[in-house]
Amino acid sequence: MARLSDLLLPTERQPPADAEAISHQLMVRAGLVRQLGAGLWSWLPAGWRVHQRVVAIIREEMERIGSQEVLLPLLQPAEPWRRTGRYDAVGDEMFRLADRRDADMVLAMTHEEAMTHHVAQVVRSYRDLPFSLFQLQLKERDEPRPRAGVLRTREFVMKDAYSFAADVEGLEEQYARFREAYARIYDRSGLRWYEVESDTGMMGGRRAHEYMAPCAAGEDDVVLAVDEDGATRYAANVEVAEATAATVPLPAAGDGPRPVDTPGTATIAALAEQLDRPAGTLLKAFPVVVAERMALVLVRGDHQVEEVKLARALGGPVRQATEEEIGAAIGPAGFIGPVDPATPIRIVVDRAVVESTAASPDGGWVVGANVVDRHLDGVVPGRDFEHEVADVRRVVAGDTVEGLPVTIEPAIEAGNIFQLMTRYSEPLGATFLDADGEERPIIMGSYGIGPARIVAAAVEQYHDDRGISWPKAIAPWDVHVVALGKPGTEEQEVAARVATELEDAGLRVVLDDRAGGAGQKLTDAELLGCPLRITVGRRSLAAGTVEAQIRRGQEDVEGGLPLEGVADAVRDLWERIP
RNA sequence: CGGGGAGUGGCGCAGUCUGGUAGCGCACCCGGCUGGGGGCCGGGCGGUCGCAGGUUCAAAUCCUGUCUCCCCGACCA
Repeated sequence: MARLSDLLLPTERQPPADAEAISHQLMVRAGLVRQLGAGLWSWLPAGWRVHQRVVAIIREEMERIGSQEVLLPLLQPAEPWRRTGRYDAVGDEMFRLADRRDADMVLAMTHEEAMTHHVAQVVRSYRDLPFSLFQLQLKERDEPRPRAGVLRTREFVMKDAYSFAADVEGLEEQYARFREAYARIYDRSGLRWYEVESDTGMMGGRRAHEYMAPCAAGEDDVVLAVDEDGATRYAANVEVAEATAATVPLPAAGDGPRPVDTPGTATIAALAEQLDRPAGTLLKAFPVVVAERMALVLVRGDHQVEEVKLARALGGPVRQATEEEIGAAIGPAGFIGPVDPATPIRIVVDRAVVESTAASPDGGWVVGANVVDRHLDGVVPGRDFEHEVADVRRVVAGDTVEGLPVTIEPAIEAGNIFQLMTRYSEPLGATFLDADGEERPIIMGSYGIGPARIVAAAVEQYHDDRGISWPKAIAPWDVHVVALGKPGTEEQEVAARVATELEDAGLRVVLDDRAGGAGQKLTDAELLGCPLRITVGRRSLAAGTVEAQIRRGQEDVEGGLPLEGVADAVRDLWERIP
């Protein structure tokens, strides 16, 4: 049993001045973690217990689906990273160093290369497949901006798993199993979470899902559609989300584009005001460069380009065009449009624009005229300029999916899964002979979880103005026994006895046997946030009872619990709480 | 990388503009009282003011350089 009289639990009354996120403040105040440098955090005893409980859940669920635990080096030769092309591709985010013989080394930011390397050496035949490996190992990333305590750090423990299959069906099967395991992990951790479709990003591959825990400190935005029964019907990262926008009624187009003078109105807001028209009836021109080619993207004035969707639609990394490029290829910045650009360019019109055009058969839009201080009114896509159509806008709250309006919530990405396909097996020569004796690359998947993010997300989701209230599956202790009075008193003796009984009944117990005052002990208990608090003081002792409080909601058990048989009563209470 | 802010005792801060022997609250140590929501009295410990250089009779304070940390944005397998 842990006793606060000798536990290193440095609680603080005030949060560190630079802590912004609630989880950052509370985790430091509760004595769970301490900072060593930017994005570098040490876990103190109570915090590490929480982390280890999350890890234990993850390990159990990995083993349940037959994944095998391994441990690979964090320090690695650069060679395999060169072979997959990531040595050059990832840039400054990877820590690089040289050993004493001046060989290039890296600190692993993930372990695809190393895992695939070993599997390439070992797997010969389709009979060896499928299988999966996982590890709990540090990852090192030179994040441009570490922040929010333990949420975005430069060094962190990750559970990373890799699946190896002979074909896509095998991958799909493994992928499905991991999805189930992930659902169990997040459910068991007690988090509110969503599985969302996500961008495959630089990992390449086919499908990807992210596991998002909604909370204020979230760095990502999640689009959600919930039906009348409260069931989630749609969940996607805003980077890839697709939804239907309400159409805007358009004014009549007329026979062709009409020039309008618009002095000094280089922004949509200024233009909407000057023309006295809703921004949604104007077209925003977004000039980009894809694969060294200029393209002009048009979205409704009240919409925004989502660059991740755009990159997917255009088939490659996208950057905004510079003012010089815009001037040379299209027209004066601020007044560019799809009609008569300086040079012929690719024009991409967002789907919502097409939908509104279709809904107002005679309607036209306002676009830049490619002349300073001038726009064109009554412009009709297709009639007045040629274009492609793609969904490239960012979904906004109120758009609909299956008729249901969507909301957008910030969320922490607590895990992700990818279908890697042959992104790593091919360059690293991880092949096998199939039943026909043909050599084929192994089909891979990768599956990551950051335990520290589960911890921080739990704090974000479950706290009140007094402190943390842990989900019981990951609390540092199940029961916090507060012994009022100073050491040597009856309450202290009884508290110690109760604590022992609870522990014998299978509960994890921390006993506050310190000499401090009641205020300090109760405040610390609330800060630390164990699901149950048993308070032993003179007041109730006289009645032969101890006090019990459920941390979440600070709900007191009426009349306390009888001292006689207290362990059974606490166990019953324990079963009832979330 | 762009913008903003901050480094003074364990935590939170004042002092810097206008140079003159470094202060407050909490925490900590000793003694006593108190003992159900951070209580009270008395006595203490602890800081080369991030670092380096410069100006000056004198630098936390002015100047130069540098390191570190935080926030917003960019970025983020």
